[in-house]
Amino acid sequence: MSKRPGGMKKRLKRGLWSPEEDEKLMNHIAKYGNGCWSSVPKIAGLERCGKSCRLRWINYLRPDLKRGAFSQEEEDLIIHLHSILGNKWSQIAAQLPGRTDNEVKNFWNSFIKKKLRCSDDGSLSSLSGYNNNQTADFAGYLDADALHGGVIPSVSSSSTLNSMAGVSPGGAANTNATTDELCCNNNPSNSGSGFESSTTQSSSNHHLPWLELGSISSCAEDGNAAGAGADHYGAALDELKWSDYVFDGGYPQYHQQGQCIYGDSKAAADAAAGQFDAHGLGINWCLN
DNA sequence: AACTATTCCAACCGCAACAAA
DNA sequence: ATTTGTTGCGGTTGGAATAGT
Repeated sequence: MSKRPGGMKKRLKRGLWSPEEDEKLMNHIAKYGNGCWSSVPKIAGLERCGKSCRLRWINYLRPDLKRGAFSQEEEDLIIHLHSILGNKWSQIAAQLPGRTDNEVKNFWNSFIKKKLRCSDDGSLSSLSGYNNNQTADFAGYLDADALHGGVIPSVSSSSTLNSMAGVSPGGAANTNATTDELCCNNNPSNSGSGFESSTTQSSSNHHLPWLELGSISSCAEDGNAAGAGADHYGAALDELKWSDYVFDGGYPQYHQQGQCIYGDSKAAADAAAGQFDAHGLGINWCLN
């Protein structure tokens, strides 16, 4: 496909990006936008393929990226969306402002590993609520949503952004059981093996109905929890109405929590913001 | 302190879909 | 209609960081 003019094979650099390369790419996008990636390396003076440049921008340099650990709300939403969408990381990430598909995917993979460690025999059985029969689950959950008159999440719709953002800490804080309580984390110090909720916000009490999912419960020290959890899952979904989270005023919270890798470097943010609308996110999470 | 194992994340790869020629 | 080039996505890997012994 990608033949080089003149047949000259230019050795492209691979591996981690240096700060200088990042700067070149940032400068290029600030100047020209992120239109044609194949031409970016040449114009920007980078010895990378366009694909690599694009990935670097999307996964790391975008000014709207929210760095750091996933919040409890994000974690919960990923779990829920994955139960609906399966491994559609880009679609899941689209519901998480400031997060990339790669980030979500990595989170999920480590999450799965934790689940496996939690299960006694290391089998996948405890994951049945998520990975098995996804097609059937998908249809079933959509139907459930429809029956409840809820808003079926559409990946591209702006309302889903709002709905996601509407999962506000305040709105969800009333759920009694926390992930930690459900998941082998009865010891506050979390010194035991097994599931840890997100590494940095374990003290959060912000939880949602779908937390009481089977596989999560399977981590509980109580051996009966796994079986009960499967039932919980369906029940929790019955409780869920997307419309409950739409236009809930949750957006500002995410806005405030948003972090920018460039910190207060408004110049960098200004330079790139407004030139892209990656993943349908027209919001610059950095500018604040 | 040194070594080993594990975890996490950034980046790469291959493929499919789409657009332009 | 076909070919060629580009973009986007999901799976996988490599290696740095961290934890454990």
